[in-house]
Amino acid sequence: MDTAGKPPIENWLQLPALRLLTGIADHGSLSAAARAVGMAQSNATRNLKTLERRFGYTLINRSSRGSSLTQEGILTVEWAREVFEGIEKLAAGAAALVTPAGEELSVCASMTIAEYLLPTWLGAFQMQMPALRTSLRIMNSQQVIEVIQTGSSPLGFVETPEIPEAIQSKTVWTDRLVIVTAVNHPWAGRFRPLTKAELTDTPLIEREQGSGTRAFLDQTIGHERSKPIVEFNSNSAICQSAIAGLGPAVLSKLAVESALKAGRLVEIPYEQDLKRELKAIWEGPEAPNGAAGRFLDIATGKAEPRSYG
Amino acid sequence: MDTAGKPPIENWLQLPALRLLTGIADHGSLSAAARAVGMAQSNATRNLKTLERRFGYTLINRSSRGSSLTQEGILTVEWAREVFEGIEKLAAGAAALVTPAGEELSVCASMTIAEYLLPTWLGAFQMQMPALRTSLRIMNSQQVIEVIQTGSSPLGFVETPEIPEAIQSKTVWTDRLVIVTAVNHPWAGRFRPLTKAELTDTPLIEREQGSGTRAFLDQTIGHERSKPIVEFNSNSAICQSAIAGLGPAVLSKLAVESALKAGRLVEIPYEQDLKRELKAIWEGPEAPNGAAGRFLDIATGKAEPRSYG
DNA sequence: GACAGACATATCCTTTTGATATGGATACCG
DNA sequence: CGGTATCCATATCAAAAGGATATGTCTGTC
Repeated sequence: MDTAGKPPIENWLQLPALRLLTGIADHGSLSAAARAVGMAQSNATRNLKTLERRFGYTLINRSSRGSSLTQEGILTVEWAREVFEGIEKLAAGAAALVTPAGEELSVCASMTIAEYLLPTWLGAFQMQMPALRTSLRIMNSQQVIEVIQTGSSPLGFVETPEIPEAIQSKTVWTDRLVIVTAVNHPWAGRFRPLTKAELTDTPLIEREQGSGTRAFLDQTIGHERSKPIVEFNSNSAICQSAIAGLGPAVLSKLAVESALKAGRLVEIPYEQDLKRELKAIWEGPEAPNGAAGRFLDIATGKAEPRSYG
Repeated sequence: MDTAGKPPIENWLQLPALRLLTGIADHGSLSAAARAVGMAQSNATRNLKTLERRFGYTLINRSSRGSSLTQEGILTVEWAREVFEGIEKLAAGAAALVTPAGEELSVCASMTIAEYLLPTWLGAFQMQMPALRTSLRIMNSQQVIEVIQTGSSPLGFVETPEIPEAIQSKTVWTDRLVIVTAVNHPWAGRFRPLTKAELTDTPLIEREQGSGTRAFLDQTIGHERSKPIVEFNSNSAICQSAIAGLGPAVLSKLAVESALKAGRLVEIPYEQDLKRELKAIWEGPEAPNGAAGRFLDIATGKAEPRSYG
């Protein structure tokens, strides 16, 4: 019987131990997994044992000629893989954020795109061209356009609908702004779409001035509307507040997707489809060549002209 | 200048430090974040500093009256949040897997559902009813049906189309089997849908006999087809092999979604829509009541009759 | 029956972490 | 202005965790 209460998982979960576990799934034995992650077999045994003790169930069936996962182990491995997917995106993004120093490809992007789409692309790109250092500069859509115009970056990603003539663009994602509230909000569960009047009459939790999301909202439902309840400069701060019941928010579907899935937020139907195109932009008549071209392929190829929801 | 090469991120990334970072985003200061995660402020300073050193860029602007995230910090926080989402799913799943001991709700499910859908539901359920211990038993669809029939579990989730008359069911997800290959496979990039003949003539990487996926495949495209290249009892083992180029595989869209997004696998069009319903099942004329009922609400409510792709 | 591969255990030493104390900087308040 | 609170940085020491190495047991193989 545990006497311990419930220490939060992130206080004891060791990523190397988790990796070891997925390694066992991939290589069929504890030793092989240990070799794969560069850990001494004896320490691997120790790590895995504490992992099992902390999870509270047996992960692998040990035998003197290899180890196989238990049913629980298989499940745990699958869940662990999702964790590592997140971590790899984080790693890919972080690697691109380090202060540029002779990198071969520099892309710039606005926040929403950098948050939700770029890490995947960066990961895929890194896999295709492992030798290439890619750097990511983050700025608002207007600044991205300027950077592209001055030619100091070959490829940019923006969420603004207005793109100068001289600049080429291609849609990489069809995003939607959605209205969300906490599950206990009066709007939650309504079937009749919200009208523009209702929306403009209600104070919202909003992104700051200058953000692409805010600009799009200003443009589509107009400037003359209630003052925001509060403004934040990050999507997830808004999510948190909305979940906490501070009020309704209008956010990119990309930003609220997971909260919707987890049932922490509810999407409110709206009379209008707040669609917006997220675009790759570059200068000049030709499609970008070389590394930038490959990157563009990944961004457009993966995102197919398919909307997220 | 780093002399160090490239230690894999999971070898140095500390989850407490990451949590600290998201805490700064949420609470506005390093101290507050440290308090929130139960860490001494001094250690928080130390942890965050090593985190910054390892990422290679500055995460927060320190000031003597609070700290705010840098642009890079904001992005990093967002990416970190996705990591924690994965971890929370892992934690929710793991908590339900510990050997049942007087739990209040026991659900049983087949693999695919347990892998991809249940953790989210468990997380949401746990949030609604924090006091309730939920346990999860994992078995194949046939066994789930038996358990429901004998009444030893009030709620089950299956992927089998055949459900006995006496048992009530409700679709919680519309899944699709998709044919996938590595990006360099001859099938990759073809527009003309694969025909049934082509598919049955080609050896595949398959799930083991008795799995829901295999049964569905046997049923829809028939038993008379090429022997599998190899069989695995886990979806991701198949994914890995397919990515490695061992051959084509037919898997739940749920299982390959992320590999597709990351461009590691390609979906091959097929002449037939391999749709299958994932269903919640229970016994008796009435919908389950109490905890099981709430759980069912979550599973059906969140999954809306909407397909994943 | 020697051998190899796989897992467990024990030990030692280094590194990391937790806890505590302290100091400088800035803002607020009477 | 002095008192006080908040925030962040640094230093220090004991405790815990982690890496390295050696050795033992079991079990198939040749």
